[in-house]
Amino acid sequence: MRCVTVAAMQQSLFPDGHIPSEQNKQSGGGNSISRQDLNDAQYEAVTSTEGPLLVIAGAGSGKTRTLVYRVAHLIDMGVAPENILLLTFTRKAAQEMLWRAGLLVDSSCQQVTGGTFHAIANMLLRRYGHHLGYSPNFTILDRSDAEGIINLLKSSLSLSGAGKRFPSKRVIINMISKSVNKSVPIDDLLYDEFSHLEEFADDIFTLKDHYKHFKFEHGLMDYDDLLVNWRRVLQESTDVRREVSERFAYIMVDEYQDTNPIQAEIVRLLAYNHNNVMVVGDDSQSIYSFRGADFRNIMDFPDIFPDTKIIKLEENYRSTQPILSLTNDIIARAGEKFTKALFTRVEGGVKPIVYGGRDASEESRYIVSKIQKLQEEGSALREIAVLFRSGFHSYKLEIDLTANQIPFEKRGGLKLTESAHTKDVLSYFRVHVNPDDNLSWNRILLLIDKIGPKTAQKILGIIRSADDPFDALRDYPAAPGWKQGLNQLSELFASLKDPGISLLEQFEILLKYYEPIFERIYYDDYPKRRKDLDQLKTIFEGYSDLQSFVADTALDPPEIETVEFDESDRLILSTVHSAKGLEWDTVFVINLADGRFPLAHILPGDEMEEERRLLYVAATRARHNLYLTYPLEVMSADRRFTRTKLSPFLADVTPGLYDSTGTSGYSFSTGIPDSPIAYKQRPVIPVKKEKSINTSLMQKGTNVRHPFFGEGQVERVVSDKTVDVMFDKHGLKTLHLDYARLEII
DNA sequence: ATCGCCACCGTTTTT
DNA sequence: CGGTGGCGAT
Repeated sequence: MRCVTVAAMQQSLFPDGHIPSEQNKQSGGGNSISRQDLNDAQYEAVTSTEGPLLVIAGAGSGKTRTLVYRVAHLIDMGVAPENILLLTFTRKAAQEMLWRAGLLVDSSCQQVTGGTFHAIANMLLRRYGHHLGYSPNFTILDRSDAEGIINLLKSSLSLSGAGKRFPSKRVIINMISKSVNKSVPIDDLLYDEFSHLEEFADDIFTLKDHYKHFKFEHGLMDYDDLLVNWRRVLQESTDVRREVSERFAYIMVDEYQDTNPIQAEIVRLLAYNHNNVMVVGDDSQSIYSFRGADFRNIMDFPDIFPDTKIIKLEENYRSTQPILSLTNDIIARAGEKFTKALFTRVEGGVKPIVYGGRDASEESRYIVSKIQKLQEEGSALREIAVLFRSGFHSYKLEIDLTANQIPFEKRGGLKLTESAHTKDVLSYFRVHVNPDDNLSWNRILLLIDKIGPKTAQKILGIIRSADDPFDALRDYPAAPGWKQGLNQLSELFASLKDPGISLLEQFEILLKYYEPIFERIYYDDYPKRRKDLDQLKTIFEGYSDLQSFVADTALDPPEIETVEFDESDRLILSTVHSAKGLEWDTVFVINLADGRFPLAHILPGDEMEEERRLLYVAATRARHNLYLTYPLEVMSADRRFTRTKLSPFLADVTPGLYDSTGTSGYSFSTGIPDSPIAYKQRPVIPVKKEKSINTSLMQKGTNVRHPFFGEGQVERVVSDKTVDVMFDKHGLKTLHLDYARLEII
């Protein structure tokens, strides 16, 4: 049996173990970086057991391999695997890295700890969160929890003062819903909506405080809280900081350009004892700014960790020269960046092909026929990928692929823990483990027929004030319509409490109760959903106590061990974001029409720059064949067809770097001068010129006042119009002076 | 007042 | 597909 470390396996965080022998390690095959790929100084830096290290590398240049190489090397030097912490972008990436490093170890489960920042935060906060007063039973919110939160909030939110005037309760509820769904901090939303209403600033603070306390009291954390609280624990408890820093003597971070300032701070705090940090990243592949990622973290790294050794990798091992020439040309037109001219020794290759179809159907047909041709030529489907900007861009293609019996796997869909039925099952267990989990109570009460939000609220009110919630549930004066449903729920918990039954029996008992509900609620598609429940059961079987099962599934379920390498030969459909770090022989990037990629509502400036990098990431996934396709007609929101043209990113490219093809009769190569803007008109941003000032009057330390954030000091002048300000009450904000009414005081 | 069902609309990206 | 709003039933 093989073990892979994933952060979710909480019980193995601090295992006793031994160092794996050389023979336990598998070679990463042709993917291993070799001594020859690095010059002497680079090799020395990568294999040194000391000091901070920054690897800046282009797409396909082996940055992850370099990181893995160092992990393997450290272990060879006698560093115990459990003293190494790998922070990666997705958990899958962590597993893949460990696999490559040969750190899959037989039965002993000697492990390198690895995972996402959030997964590690989840794990460590449950262990150390009591330093901030957090119970180890906290719940992590995802977008499907908004409804439940609001139901809880409605009963607790009295909104005295704030609610009677503007903003209305309705507006507030909507805003909190948006905050949870989009994972946007409530501060930012309040600021966006109400910064013009200075007289309500106090009300908004009250509301914000209320929401913060509400989350704390209910043990709820959204994704941001997870990081913020984890940083606080490290900042405020020297004991924890020392213990963790000693435990993780080597810290590795992949895709560092996608970290946000909080994550960068966490890295610094984690390494407080030793500075043994290696980060790897590429500023040209920074595509997560919407989530707060800032590629300046890479630039700032050497300042935060003095004596950083910097390694620049400029050779590309992935793509042929024609593909590289095109991708280099695309990224060369970007604004701020480290300049890296990538070159390759991979010889030959064909030029990328740009295809314009009449509409989405024709585009889709072209792709299907190309895929069929590639198959005939002997390509495996798993070596082909279709990438797109947004999830729904592939709908048409999915239909055509199904019709042509081409199997495919769509990446970036709903995760197991996000699907409603999985959340249902987990909620019963959560309540069983922690009767104070009101969010889960709310959920399972709503599942009973004839109980809606209002009734659930009433029952919850009684349960919460009772000494024993389960007794209160049993004795609740139910109305005839749902009396039986409530009794059955009560009986369920009574049976689960029986100390004589095993964990697996508990699962069976629960399923027996849940089954009828399941079939009633998901009557149209429950056979499909049942597979997820089976999968959940398999995961459940790997646990010896309910507590760790609940903790581990709070964020993401541990993956079921697959004994064999995945043999299924399927085409990959993926958003560009989910394709990060992966590569295929043939890549199709579809829907490259103006308004689809970049999306219609993207504004010129930083957003547009990120779209460009996104295309760069997409196109650099290809090893040998790159197809860029677009429709000349798209269906807009009002279901009308409108003509469009090639994405400006491709229209700009130096001529000759790709071959054009497409439907005859359409002059796609010359562009369509008279085509109207297809979908939304770009909003005109009102610029308040009269009050705008510029940064020439400011420097670090200048005292400023903002109508919403209050007083603060300038932290950094970023450009002539933007400035970072540390506000006394609201922390660090980046402000644009054309929009923010900042006063110097 | 509350619940459940049906029809309709618009889709960024994700830990 | 998921969130929302209207409407009939209880």
